[in-house]
Amino acid sequence: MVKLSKKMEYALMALKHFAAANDSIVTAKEISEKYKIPYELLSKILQKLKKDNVLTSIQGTKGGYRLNKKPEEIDLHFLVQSIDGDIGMTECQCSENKGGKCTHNDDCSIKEPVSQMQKEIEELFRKKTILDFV
Amino acid sequence: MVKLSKKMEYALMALKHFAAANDSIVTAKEISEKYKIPYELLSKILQKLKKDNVLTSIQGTKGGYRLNKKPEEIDLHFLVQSIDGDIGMTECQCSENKGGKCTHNDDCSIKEPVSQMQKEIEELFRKKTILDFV
DNA sequence: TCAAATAAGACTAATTTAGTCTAATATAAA
DNA sequence: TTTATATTAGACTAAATTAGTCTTATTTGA
Repeated sequence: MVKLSKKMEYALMALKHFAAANDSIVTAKEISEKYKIPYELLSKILQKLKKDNVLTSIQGTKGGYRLNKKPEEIDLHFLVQSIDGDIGMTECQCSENKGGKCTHNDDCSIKEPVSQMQKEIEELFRKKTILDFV
Repeated sequence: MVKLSKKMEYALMALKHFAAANDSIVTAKEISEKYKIPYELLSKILQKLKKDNVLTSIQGTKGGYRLNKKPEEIDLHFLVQSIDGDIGMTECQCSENKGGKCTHNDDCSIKEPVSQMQKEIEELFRKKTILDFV
């Protein structure tokens, strides 16, 4: 029904950690070891979060990552988009599917109610922030 | 983020059709052809719905399926459980995972907020019924 | 110069989801 | 009683998605 990807789980765990670390620099390795998250996978997640300005990074020795936003400014809808990409409830809802074409018959017309649900769930995700996880 | 499985899409399309058919008998073949849904796949979906008393079936020639509940009595949480099985947002939330053990460190503690979200989304799904799709 | 970190992308493995194939059973009607 | 048309059932295969690994480059403080 509704399932967070492992990546999202990892991102939430990491961001919770960053939020608790209170602006001090934390490395991917530390988080990877503490929560037993595969290092390379976590690295890529943190890199994405950096690209989307959720984190800032410092390269080289003594480097690492740090929060670039307040926990309450990081909402889950944004995170899901950043990490998993924008996924709609059905193909019809997908932003990739520009034409909005239904793979089935146009008669299917479950589009509107599904679209409505989609909105409600998005709203729910938008209201949740990292602050709710600290 | 939130994605309906194809099976759920098919189930919704079919149930909408049954609801519109107003107690007349409809065959799997008819629905399969009208909405271009693979016949065998649809058949199994309808069989599951029958097992869970959403539909009744009549075997043999002139057989088919018919709604066994009012559209407003068929909610989406029930449907998802019937068709996809009970899936939680993360492993921790899964009903299969009786112990509630986290695969990561117990420190991860994103459990509670995720569990809260899970409840909210379940509530949303429970409030939606086939009536919203007619 | 070296060690420890981020950055990036290709690749593989595992899991889940979707769809197919085969065969049995039921029943109305010719 | 045979036939055509349905549901029922379960094993199997294919496709797609997700998770994880491997390799290499770059940055930078000591």
